[in-house]
Amino acid sequence: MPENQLATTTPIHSLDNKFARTIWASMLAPEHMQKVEAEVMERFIPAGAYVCRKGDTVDYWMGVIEGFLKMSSISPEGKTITFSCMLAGGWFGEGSLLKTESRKYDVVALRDTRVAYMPRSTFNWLLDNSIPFNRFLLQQLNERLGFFISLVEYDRMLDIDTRVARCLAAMFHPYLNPGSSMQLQISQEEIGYISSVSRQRANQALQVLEKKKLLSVDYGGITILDLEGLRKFPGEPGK
DNA sequence: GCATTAACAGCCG
DNA sequence: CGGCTGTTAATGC
Repeated sequence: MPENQLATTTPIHSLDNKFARTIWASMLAPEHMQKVEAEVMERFIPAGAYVCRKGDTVDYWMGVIEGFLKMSSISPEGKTITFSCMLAGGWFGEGSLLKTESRKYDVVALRDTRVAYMPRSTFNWLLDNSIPFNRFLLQQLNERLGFFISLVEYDRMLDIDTRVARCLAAMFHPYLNPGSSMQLQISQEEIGYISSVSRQRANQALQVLEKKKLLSVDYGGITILDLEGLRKFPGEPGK
């Protein structure tokens, strides 16, 4: 890890509560939350650095306190394949934690990011002791399942503008990434990776979506204007 | 036709 | 300067 970047990067000022944007934290009993706060560690990951790599052993459930991560891997041909993105309030890795298997993808910070690490022991303790926590996890798994089913669907039948629209809508999913602001710094190349299209085609799709007033394209980023509209794009035919 | 890669000029931080 | 954007040209399925 390039530690010299830690000193030069402006620190993200701490929120008084690192779980402010986390849904499950607001569901827990206060005494359970005390234990969590005592046992969860936080780490700063500078933009471009790996949080973890495919094949790593999985000892933590991880969450984004602030910043922006992508889950991806490199194909045998050397192409980058992005599966999903995590923004503030998003937690991930429960699949491998529950199955006790190695990490199935790389996780890379696309911007400076504060990551929370919950030890496996705490995670298991919550499973044993907190019904709200189980309920949250069940719903998260269900939301993810729906997301990946829609991925298969659009991979096979949707046009590219719609694909980009859905990928962006998924990134701002209110349950999986509840704390994200509607303004996000992300290059069009990364949007291409997420949607599995070329940068040039991603640019074209963004312009279409901007014309429909679903988002605005900023330099090096986008602002979501109509999340519901993105999810439903292209909407009624003939519009 | 439509998407992809390659290449390039222009812009921003 | 380095990274990102917006375009165009060449190539491929």
